[in-house]
Amino acid sequence: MLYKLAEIGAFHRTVKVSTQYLAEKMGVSQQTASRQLIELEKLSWIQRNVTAEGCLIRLSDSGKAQLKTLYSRLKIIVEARHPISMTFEGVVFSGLGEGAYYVKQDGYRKQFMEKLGFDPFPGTLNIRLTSDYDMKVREELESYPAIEIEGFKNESRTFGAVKCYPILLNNKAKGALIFALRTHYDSAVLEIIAPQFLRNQLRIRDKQKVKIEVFTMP
Amino acid sequence: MLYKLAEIGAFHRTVKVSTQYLAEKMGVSQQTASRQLIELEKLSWIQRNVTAEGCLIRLSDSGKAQLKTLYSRLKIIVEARHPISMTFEGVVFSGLGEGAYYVKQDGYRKQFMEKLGFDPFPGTLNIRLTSDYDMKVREELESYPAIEIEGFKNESRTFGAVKCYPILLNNKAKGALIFALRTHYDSAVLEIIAPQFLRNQLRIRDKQKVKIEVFTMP
DNA sequence: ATTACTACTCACCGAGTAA
DNA sequence: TTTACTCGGTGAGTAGTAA
Repeated sequence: MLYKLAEIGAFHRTVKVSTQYLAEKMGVSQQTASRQLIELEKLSWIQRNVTAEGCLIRLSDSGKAQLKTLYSRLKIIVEARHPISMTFEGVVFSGLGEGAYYVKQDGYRKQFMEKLGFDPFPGTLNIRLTSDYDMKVREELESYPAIEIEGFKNESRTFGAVKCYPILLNNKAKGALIFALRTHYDSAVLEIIAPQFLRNQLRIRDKQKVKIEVFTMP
Repeated sequence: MLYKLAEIGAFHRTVKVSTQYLAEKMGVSQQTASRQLIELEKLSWIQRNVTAEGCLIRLSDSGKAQLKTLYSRLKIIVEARHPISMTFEGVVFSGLGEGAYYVKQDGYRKQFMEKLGFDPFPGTLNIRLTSDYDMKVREELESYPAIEIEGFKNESRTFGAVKCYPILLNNKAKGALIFALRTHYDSAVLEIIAPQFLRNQLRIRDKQKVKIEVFTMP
């Protein structure tokens, strides 16, 4: 309805329309059109002046804001080349603690702080994907642009490059999914880092099901 | 609904969702979400596969087209600097026939053909605006970009520049509204030219009410 | 001609529930 | 756990009509 009004010009200017005309445009009765105008006015989405020859209608700022919001959201969806986010489900399990060893390396830590915006808790949360669907999605995810963490050397050895994606765990906790680039782990396993100790923060235990929403880069 | 599905990623990929989850996102019951998915599938706006753990949903090409259409239309409305069209109402009256004299001038005719895409019938349809509202809108219209017809000279005299706007008369007949730039006519009068003789084409007589939809330039 | 009120109806929504 | 059926109540849309 708001959209139809905008379409006939009420977005930019005051337009004079009869409720009958609007009703035809919208495929409803004149009475319904009239009532809807009254409702839009109550929401203060339009300014409305009733005259003998029709209604003078103009979208208010909040009415315009409604359409602009819808427009921006559609723009993100329609114009994006790839999904904005992807959701996984899996169960938590305990690894061998080697994740902690890598995360603690200053060569990685500095880049995490700079590129992810947080100092990771020294340890990773391991998640095993439960369905074929999730594994397929994971493979698809790998083809989308990520935050790149460069490899480095210290006195004793070389550390490989890593890809990260920002994530939201169980719709609450921020963190990042990390993929080691060289070593090819089991594709059913996700490794998560976060500023906090997630097992405490979200009271997660082994074998518990969790939801991971992964955000790709624009 | 289609929009909500797109928002969770079904625009670009197949997503797995439960009807319960969708229902919460949309603020309706699980049953309604389920039924709406079935309806969207019937419209072939989505592809739908029901599994034991939820539905695999992806927008079909026609579903995407729906959102893309809405997006493009909103884009025109939201991003336009000025109204796309303005509508007038007025009554037809007979002028002194001087309109025909000007329209017949080759200096104008050539430009009309080139810039409006039609060879005008030698005569103008005069319309008198009936309400203050229409006259205000007419004044506003003058500030929006128009098709410019240049002035010229022939052996005997000078002809001034003219502004045109494409129009639709009574939602049917194409034509153009013309404004002489120099001479300042009565601002309650509109002069229309068209490829056909409008009085015959639309069976218009003097004192009859007509609707003029004027399109501004982007 | 308008707008918009009061009644009324019917389609849509959701509770219950089966599979 | 899921999805999705039936069914009954309710609110959005419409007809009639006043102003």
